[in-house]
Amino acid sequence: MTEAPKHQLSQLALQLQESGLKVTQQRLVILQAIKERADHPWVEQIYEDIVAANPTISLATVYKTLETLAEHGLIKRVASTDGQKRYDPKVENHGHINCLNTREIIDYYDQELHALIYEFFKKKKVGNLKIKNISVEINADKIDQDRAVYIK
Amino acid sequence: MTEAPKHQLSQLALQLQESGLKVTQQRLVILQAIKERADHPWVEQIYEDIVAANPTISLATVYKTLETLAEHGLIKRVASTDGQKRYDPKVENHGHINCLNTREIIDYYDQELHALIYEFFKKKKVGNLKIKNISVEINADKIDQDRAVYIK
DNA sequence: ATATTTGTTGATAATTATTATCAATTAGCA
DNA sequence: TGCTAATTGATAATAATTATCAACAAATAT
Repeated sequence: MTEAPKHQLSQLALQLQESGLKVTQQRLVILQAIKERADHPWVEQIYEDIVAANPTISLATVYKTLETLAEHGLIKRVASTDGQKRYDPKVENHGHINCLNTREIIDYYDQELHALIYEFFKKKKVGNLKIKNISVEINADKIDQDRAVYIK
Repeated sequence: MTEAPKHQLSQLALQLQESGLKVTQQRLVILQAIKERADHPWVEQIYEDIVAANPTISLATVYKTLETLAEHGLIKRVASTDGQKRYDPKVENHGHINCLNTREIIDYYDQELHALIYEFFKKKKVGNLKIKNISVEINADKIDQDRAVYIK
């Protein structure tokens, strides 16, 4: 397995350790790969990111590892309409813009909106439910597929 | 194909027609089946709902038809974290509570919250995006899997 | 009404996505 | 170091989805 520079990995190794996970090369490589992305990859994409530098890594390991990382809160599973498992490297609470015509999922976070919604739910009574997070999901079509999207 | 009573189907037939879709027995049966549900089924579930009364219907037809109905706005695709295509019979804007430990997706709608969010986005500048709907998604674990959930 | 056209369906093969299996390997620890 | 239990890689099995295409049925023209 290809060794990445110690100073880059130690932070990730620490995160694994703190989550009670064994620190393996595969986990480090996969965790690093997904954390480097700014999007919401599916399993195959992470596999392709790493397979050249780590040719012996197994696709099954990528499947299992991403699921393990999500279970331990180092990454998140993200809801998608395309019927494929997708993961989110950002664990902080944030919303998504789901482009229905492309398969893009774009992060969206607004402090004011967040406060508004949390204030709203603070007043609510919730039964039989342990809320993990609340997010605003925007479904939309991207008009020009080559141009970027913004909300400001 | 089993014929359903005319007075029950005419409304659905009309909906198909207005969407520019040919009115076929299969589409009527599938549309009726999903509209009768209060949850967010995946394809196989709809197939099982109808196969007894319609033994010659093909699973592939159910796949294609649900996708067609969603494309034409008669039902919706719903984002899920379980990596499977799921559909929503309710097309009106509403939010979801995603139970991460069970696979349930529970509808959630609050008029006041809805107004709050739409008011918020009315003030925003949105570029390169045609917003279809905005929904609040709550991720949670159901504490007692057999008991119902409430937010009030 | 009947024929024609065009889109839809059913059966099933092909493909893609995901999970299971299990022997070999490796991390963490005595 | 050596032991133990968890992880990994290779691959088989399964599940989910899509593609293919001849037969069929709905809408439209005749």
